Amino acid sequence: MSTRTQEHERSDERSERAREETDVCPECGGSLAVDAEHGETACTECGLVVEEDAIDPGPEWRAFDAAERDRKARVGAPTTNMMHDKGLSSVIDWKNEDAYGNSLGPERRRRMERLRTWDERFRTRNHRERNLKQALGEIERMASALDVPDDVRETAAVIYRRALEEDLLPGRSIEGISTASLYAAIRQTGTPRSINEVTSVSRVDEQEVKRAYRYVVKELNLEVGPTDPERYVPRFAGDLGVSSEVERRARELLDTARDQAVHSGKSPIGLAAAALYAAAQLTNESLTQGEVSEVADVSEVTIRNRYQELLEAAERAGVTA
DNA sequence: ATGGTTTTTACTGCGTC
DNA sequence: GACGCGGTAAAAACCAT
Repeated sequence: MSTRTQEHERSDERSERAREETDVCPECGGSLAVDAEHGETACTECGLVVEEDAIDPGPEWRAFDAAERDRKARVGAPTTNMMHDKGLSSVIDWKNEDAYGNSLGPERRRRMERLRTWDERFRTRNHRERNLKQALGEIERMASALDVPDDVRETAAVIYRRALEEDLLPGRSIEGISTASLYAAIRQTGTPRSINEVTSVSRVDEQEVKRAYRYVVKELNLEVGPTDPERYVPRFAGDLGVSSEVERRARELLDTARDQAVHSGKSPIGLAAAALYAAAQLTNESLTQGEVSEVADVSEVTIRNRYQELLEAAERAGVTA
């Protein structure tokens, strides 16, 4: 997916640039023409080559709708930020065998040794790539443990790359920044995972995760808003085993609460937990504060405070509506 | 660092099963 | 008596300044 959009952007840029600056020869004022065979733009008068390699790297075919594009686009692994080289490199096998499994003669063997050496040098040439390799592995591990969707992993990888490019790493641990990147991605995508959950799968302690997170957000000017409480509802509801009716009403409560700005400053998790508790009360479904507190990982006191507010807000809305 | 806000911890009293 | 619930006070954590 990303491959295709990137390619389109690039080809658009190219053709635009070509259109803009190639009408008149800067040397003699004669007209310019594109020599398609050599990919050059040259003056018809004096022969001056204005632009070399003006070959459009975009697709050589045209498509007039999405289905046709899908048919014409050629296959291949999409590049991904989750692999340190975007998944583009191939690897030379370590075995001294050819593709058919026959063992190699001594001279071929030596050549293979050298190829391997260079291959290795190329792939993990410097600190950065090795660093990236480890970090992305770490992100992938944590993301799997947390069961977050792919777009979150991709976002985390992008954030980490930026952190690396902006030299945010020196002095901090790879694990710390990896975890921070993942959590930042979670926040940016509004994925319902608390910082506690993230730290629980990280190799570094809570303190460092938080410090690294603040640092990364600040230095990269990341924009992170609070997560929508409703996004926690399905998960908590599932863990609690409540009816879908309760889940629905919990959502309603959160909606009306948001309309009345009861939201701001309060933790989304506490809100979601309280909404479920309140909804269960309204539906006469048995659900204790203790149970909710358990699955949502918030104190019962918080649930008490929040659910009162939610019910008040609902009442106000109910009266006026 | 500081101050304001929110959450947590710990404790208490009340009603019910 | 244990349990669920509600309230309170003080400590801790959080956030913007």
